[in-house]
Amino acid sequence: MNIFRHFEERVEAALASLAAEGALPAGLDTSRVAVEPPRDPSHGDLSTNAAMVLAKPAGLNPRALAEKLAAKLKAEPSVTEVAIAGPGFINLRLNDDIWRAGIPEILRAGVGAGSSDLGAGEAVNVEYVSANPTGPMHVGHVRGAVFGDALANLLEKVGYRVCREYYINDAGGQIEVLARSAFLRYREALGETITIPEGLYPGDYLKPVGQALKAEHGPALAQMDEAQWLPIVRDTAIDAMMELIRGDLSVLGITHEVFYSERALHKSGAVEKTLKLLEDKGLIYTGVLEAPKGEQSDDWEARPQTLFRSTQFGDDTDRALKKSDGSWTYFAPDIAYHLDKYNRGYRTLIDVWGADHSGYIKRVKAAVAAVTDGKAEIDVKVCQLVRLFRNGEPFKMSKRAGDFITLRDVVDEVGKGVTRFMMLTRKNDAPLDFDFAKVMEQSRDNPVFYVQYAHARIHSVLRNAKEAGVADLSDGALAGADLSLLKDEAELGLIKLMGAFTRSVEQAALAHEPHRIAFYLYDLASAFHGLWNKGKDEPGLRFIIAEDRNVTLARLALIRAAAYVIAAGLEILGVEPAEEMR
RNA sequence: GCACCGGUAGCUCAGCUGGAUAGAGCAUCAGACUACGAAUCUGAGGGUCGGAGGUUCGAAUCCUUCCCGGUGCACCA
Repeated sequence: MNIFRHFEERVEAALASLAAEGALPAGLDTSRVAVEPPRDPSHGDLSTNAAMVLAKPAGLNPRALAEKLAAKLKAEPSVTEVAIAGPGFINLRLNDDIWRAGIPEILRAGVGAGSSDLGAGEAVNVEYVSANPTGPMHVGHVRGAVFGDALANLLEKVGYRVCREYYINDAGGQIEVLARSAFLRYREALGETITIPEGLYPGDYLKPVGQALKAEHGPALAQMDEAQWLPIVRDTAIDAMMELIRGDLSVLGITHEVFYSERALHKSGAVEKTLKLLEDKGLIYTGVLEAPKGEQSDDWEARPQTLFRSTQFGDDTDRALKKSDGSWTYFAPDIAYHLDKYNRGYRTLIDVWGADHSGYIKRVKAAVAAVTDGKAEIDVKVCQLVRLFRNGEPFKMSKRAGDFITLRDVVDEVGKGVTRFMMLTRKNDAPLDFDFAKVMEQSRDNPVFYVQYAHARIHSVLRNAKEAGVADLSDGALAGADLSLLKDEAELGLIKLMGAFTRSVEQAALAHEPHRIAFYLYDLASAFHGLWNKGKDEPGLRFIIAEDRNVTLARLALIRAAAYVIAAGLEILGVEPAEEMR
C-alpha cells in the first residue's frame, strides 16, 4: 500500500464529508491538495496542505478550515496525533504498525517492490539513442541511451505500457558518405591501396563491411557506376552499422523493441501524406526565411522554400520542409514519423536527445501539436554533455580522424553497472562530470559503491545469520516475524523511508526523472549504514542477537526488505545489485 | 541578436512540480573498531538560493528584467 496515496484519499473523503455537512462549498478543486512527508520528521509522519490550498476558494480562514479537517482526520484509525502548524499545515502522526506493515508487503513483492498501477496500462513511446548508423556508438551517446532506458524502466514500473524505439536516420547525406567510405574499404579488400579523402569516414570498423561486400559480390561492384553500386553498398553498410550499434547497446543492457527507418517513411509516401495533411490545415506556404543572426555564413542567400507555420504553435520562426532544390529537409520525415507514432496509438511521446539538438525542440513540439490537433503530449528530454575526467584531469579528446572514445571503451573500463548508475546521478538537463578513476573508488562519495555496499552488507548479515543458526530465512518466514519488536528510532526511520519508496518511484515517473531513484537509493543506503553502526555502539541493536530469536527475525525481515528495495531501485536504473564487494 | 539549459555551503550537487528553521557528499575540525566487513558511522562549523523587482497566506521553485557560464541558431542530420 502506498500510505501517501491512501491518506490523499482519506483527506479527499474528509473534505467530501465536510462538503456534505455544508461546512465547505461543493465542487472545490482539490487537485492541488497534497499529502507529503514533512521536511522535518519531528513534525510527524504526514503533512497536508489541504487547508491552505482550499481556504481561499472556500472563503474560509486556513486555520479554521484546518481545525475542521483535523477533527475528521483524527477519527482515522491509524492516526495517533493531529496537529495544526504554521499557516495551516495539518500534520499527522501515524501508528507505527501501519509503517511496519510495509515490510511483509515488500517481502512478498521482492524486487517487485515499488510497483504501482499509476499508468493504468497507458501506452507510452520512448524514443532514445537514435544515433546515426554511420559507426560505433561513442561516449557522447551513452548518457542519452542510459537515460532513455532507465526512464522506460521507470514508466513500466508504475504501470505504463512502454515501447522503446530507435529512429534510424538512414536517408540523409551522411548515409551516402557512409556508402562511399564502405566502397573504398571494398576496393581495399580487393587489393587496392586506398587513401581516405577528407569528408569520408576513416574508421577501421568499415573494413569488415568491405570484406563482406567482396565476399558477396566479388569484383562485380568495382565495374559499376556509382549510381549502380551505391544503393547496394549503402544497404549492406547500414545493416552492418545497425548490427554494430545493437551490439554496443547490448553491453549496456539496452534493447529496443522498434527500429524505425527514416527511409521507409520516404518510400511509403508517408512524408507526402503528412505534407498534404498540413496543407489542408493551411499550415504550409512558400516563403523566404530571414538570414540567421549568429555567426555569418558566407553562402547564405535568400531562397523561396516550402515552409511550415510552426510559429503558430510557439516556435521562433517558420521551418523549412523542403530544401531549395525541392528535396525534403530532415524535419519533413520527422513530422511524418511523429504522426506515425500517434497513429500507432501513442498519446504520450517522449524523445530523448543530446544537448546539441535542443534548438530543435520547439519545431517538433509545434509539428506534433499541428499534426495531432493537440491530442498528443510530447516531452523532449535533453541530456546535457558528459565531461570526461581521469583523476580530476580533463580528458583530452583527440579530434583526429576516426579517433574517439567509444561506448565500449567506457563500459570495458568501468563496467555496465557503474556506467549506468553514474549517468543517472544528475538530472538530465545538468551537465555531468564522469571521472574514470573516481567512479571506481570505494568510498562514500561514490554513490554506486555506497549503495552496492549497503546491499552487500545486508547479504553478509544474512549469510552470518545462517551460520548463527537461524534455520528459516525464507521471505515467508521473515514476513511472519513479530515486527512490533522494531522500536528504535533508526529502525523506524528506515521503515518509513521504505514506506515512501512507491511514492518516490511514482513521482520520479511522473516527472520523467529517473535520477531521483538514484538519490532515493543513496538516502536509503545511508539510513541502513547508520543503523548498522548504531549496532556497534549499542550491541542490543545488532541485527543478530544470539539469545533472542524473535528480535533477530524481526531485524532480518527489516534488512531483507531493505535489500529488496535497493534491488528494486537498481533494477529501474538497470544495475545489478552486488551481494559481495570485491 | 535570438532560443534553450544551467547559476543553491570553499568544491560537486539534491531540493518531492508553490510549503514550515534551504539539505547531502567532499574538504575542515572533534569523536567511534578485541568487527553481523571502520570500504562505515556520530557530531560541529560553513548560505544575501547570481542581482533587482513582482505575483500570494507562503517563492530556491511561478512572472518580468538584468548579470555570468554552457549549447544551438537558413537548405546539415
